[in-house]
Amino acid sequence: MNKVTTLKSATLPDDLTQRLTAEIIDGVLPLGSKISEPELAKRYGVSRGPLREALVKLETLGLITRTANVGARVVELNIADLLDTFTLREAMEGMAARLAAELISEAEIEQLYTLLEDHQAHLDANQDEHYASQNGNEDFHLRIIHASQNKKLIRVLTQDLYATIRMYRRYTADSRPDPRQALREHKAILDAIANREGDLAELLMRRHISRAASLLKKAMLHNSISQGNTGQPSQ
Amino acid sequence: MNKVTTLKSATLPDDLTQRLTAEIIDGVLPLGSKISEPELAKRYGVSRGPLREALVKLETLGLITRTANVGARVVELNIADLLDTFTLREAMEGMAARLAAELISEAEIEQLYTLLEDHQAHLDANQDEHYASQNGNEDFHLRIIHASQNKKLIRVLTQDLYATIRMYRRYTADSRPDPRQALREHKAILDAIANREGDLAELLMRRHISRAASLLKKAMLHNSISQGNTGQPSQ
DNA sequence: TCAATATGAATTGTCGACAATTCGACTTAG
DNA sequence: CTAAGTCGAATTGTCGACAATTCATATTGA
Repeated sequence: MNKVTTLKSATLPDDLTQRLTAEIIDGVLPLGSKISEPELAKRYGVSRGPLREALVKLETLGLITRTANVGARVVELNIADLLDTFTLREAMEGMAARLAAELISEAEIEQLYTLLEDHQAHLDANQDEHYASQNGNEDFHLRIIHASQNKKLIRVLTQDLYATIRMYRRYTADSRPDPRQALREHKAILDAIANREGDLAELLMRRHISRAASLLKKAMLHNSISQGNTGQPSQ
Repeated sequence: MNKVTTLKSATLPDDLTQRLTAEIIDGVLPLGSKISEPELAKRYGVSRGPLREALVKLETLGLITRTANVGARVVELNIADLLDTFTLREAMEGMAARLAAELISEAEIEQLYTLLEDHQAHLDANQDEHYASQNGNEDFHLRIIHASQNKKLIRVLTQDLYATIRMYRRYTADSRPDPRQALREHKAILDAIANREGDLAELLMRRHISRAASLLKKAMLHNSISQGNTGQPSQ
């Protein structure tokens, strides 16, 4: 309701896309809630033109759905969609791991080992566990993805899929794999990459993601999440 | 330059997205050419608002690039991008074939066999070879993709990747696999799916696409295509 | 009481105009 | 003659207003 602080840069549609993405991921805009163009425009202090361009982008990111003459809505929480996303991730990140095994530099390999050591240290100290297991996990995956050097793959994964995953993350905090187990799997994947074993790297990455998906599925089946109950009213 | 016939339906940005996509694929808007908003708006008889929304969408489809305060341009022909796309296709359609092997119905399997028989007949009669080898090929792939029942995968493949592939197709007419060989590979893939052998289906699909990519790569290295020479002036 | 319809407020779709920025042509100094 | 700078036309970015559609309310008739 409050007008948001007006800062940042570039062009308005870009800013709005970033802000709105963040608001959806952070739950400021509750899942399933209607998006009112006049209200949002007033809140951000912009006209509806740039806002609508941002909405088009959000739609392609899979964060909102739009219906002609009816309007936009934040997507509903939906277990099938999330599992579909993980299946797609499995295929794409598996390929990323394979390509990384061929293309990554020795320096990058060193950096990745250091990353995992840091992660391990965080876990051993039992400090900042959430940060280590969340951002650390995503850091590792993103580096592998970029090491693939495949621009199309990078774009789809980092923009489309990860936006969706981060959005769901708030609602799946309980049903994630053991961070120590995840770290062991990361280490195995990195070993395969360092040894330039593309086949193995792909296989391990796919198992790693598939395992997380299974866990998520099992946990969600016992939750209200599949009924779209997010604990927040949809306005 | 001429104003285009004004028909169709739904909402203007949707129409414009479709039309512009077609114009880029068909080469009406040459690769690398600048897109003038005032000119296009006048040609389609719309204002710049809906047109800009369509441009945002085309950007996410990878058909144009936009720079703030500078404008939009049809993407350049670029061999690395096309090979990246094929690599991504390999991962995604491989997964689609695996999922299809699990989920496809017997009726759909029958339809696919019929499709391949039709394709075979076209080739034997040596009639309409181009149609058979092009649309027939795409038909087969699209059916497998849809049989995966994975909405995210379907969306990325049919919208993002295939738009790119169709765009490049005009410029790669000479460097495509032998249609009879392709048909044999399709048949093997379908057999695997019909036998519910997901592993094999994925493997064969990946080889099938990888083979096409290799051919493309070899052919393009001998062409001016890698230098961005499209035979058309840029604007 | 309920169903169907009519009405009007609110929202989305579209437009034309103004502001800000870019880019090319021309001028000018060295 | 070249390079830098200046100026202006054209293009992109943004805005506010109007048109078209939807949705909720209320009204009417059975």
